[in-house]
Amino acid sequence: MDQHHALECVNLVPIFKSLPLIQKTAVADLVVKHQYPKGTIIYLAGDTVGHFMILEAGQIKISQVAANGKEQLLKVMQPGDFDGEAALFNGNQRNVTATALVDSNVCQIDQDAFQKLLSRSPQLAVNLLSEMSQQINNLQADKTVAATSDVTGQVAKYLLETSAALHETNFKLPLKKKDIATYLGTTPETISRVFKQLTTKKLIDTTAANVKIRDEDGLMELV
Amino acid sequence: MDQHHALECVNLVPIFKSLPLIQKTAVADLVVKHQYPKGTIIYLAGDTVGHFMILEAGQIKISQVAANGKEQLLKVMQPGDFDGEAALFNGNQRNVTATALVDSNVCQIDQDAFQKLLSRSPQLAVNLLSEMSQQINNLQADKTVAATSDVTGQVAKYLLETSAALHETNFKLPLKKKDIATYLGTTPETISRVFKQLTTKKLIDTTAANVKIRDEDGLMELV
DNA sequence: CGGCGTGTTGATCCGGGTCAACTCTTGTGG
DNA sequence: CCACAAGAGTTGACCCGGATCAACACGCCG
Repeated sequence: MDQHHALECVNLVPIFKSLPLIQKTAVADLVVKHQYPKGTIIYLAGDTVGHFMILEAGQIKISQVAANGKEQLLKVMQPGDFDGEAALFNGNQRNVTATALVDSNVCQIDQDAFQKLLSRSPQLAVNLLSEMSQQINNLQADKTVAATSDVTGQVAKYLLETSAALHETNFKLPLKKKDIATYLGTTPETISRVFKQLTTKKLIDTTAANVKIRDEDGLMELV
Repeated sequence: MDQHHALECVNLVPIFKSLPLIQKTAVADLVVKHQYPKGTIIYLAGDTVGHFMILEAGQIKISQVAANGKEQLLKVMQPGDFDGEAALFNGNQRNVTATALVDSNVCQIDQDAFQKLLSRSPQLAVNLLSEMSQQINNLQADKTVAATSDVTGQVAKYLLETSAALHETNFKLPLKKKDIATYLGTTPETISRVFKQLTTKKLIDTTAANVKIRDEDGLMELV
């Protein structure tokens, strides 16, 4: 019935987009749409895996809770992002928690159906491998930066990456500073001080949640 | 000619091992063997990607150098481990450096051949996806622990994981303490102090490079 | 207009990095 | 097989980045 809309959802995602139309339609047939109001917990770490999830509209927080109760923000999904791939092949347990930050529409594909699809479409499997490679590279780079540079460097890296992702040097922060702190494993106070310091050094300008990068090379040297 | 040996190499690796014999033989046909003496740099970050690599014998260090010159140890490959998958799909550039820590034998598969193989064998692709999922999960867990607990917690996690990997509660550390420090993003001095403190708390016993875990639960509480 | 979440700023404290001296291993050559 | 050098590990003293605690300044929503 909403075949049409499902295809739109599939087209949002790079790993599906490059597939031949016939395969895209096959994917779209597997899609079930869901809506989650702001604040909904979509799944919890420990849940048995259910499905591969594409975010069509909204924002979803992916996080992990450490043994000591502290929350670690792993990423904030934007429309077109997907999640669930890492859990699909592992012990069938979710290891992260997904929460809708605002009202969100997602397209879900049942895990068994998705796995069958993968076995039939080498192209899709290769696309997914490519995407996961990228994730591994990013996580490794994060690890290196976290271990070798100070908070200023991590904030600089975050600003450069955000700017690159948005294709803007003058942009509105997609996350609250509080969340940036959780993402980088630091505190809001420190974020506030670092922003101030970067502004003093004329590397950025900030007004409320807006940031303008004034000296990209300068920031890169801090990483 | 060394078809026989190549197959042995292929059988070392879980993602290949479960393939039907015919496919394993196909993989083995693509294998080229190399030997690297201790200290050899097998490839450097920035090199164009060449091949997928399986370690048959020896030890290979995978690391990244941060902008400030500090080295981050990402993993130390043991026989049966493989590497190169993450680079194969990304910009064709290695982002890490591989160094032979001791004389090492590796089996290499040319990247083009490997990609073709993947397109033809969905089973292999799925196996590789599974392996990469695991890596992503581990990296995320590392990130969470790094951001939320102190060095003592990280050392505890490292000891528990090492013990689990070796299936022993009484084992010889596979890495020098200096390298454990680089791996965890800390210093040898701190590692030394943490080991001492864990010993005092009767959570472990240590003699030279040997560690005996005395209180697994106690260690888990520190993570 | 009042209240609550977010952000800022200051004061204080502590984990762990750095520097330095020393000891213990390990490996190499005579 | 020993001797000695070079690296690995340990211990202590010191210091600094950033977490914590606390008070205060803004929005924004009901």
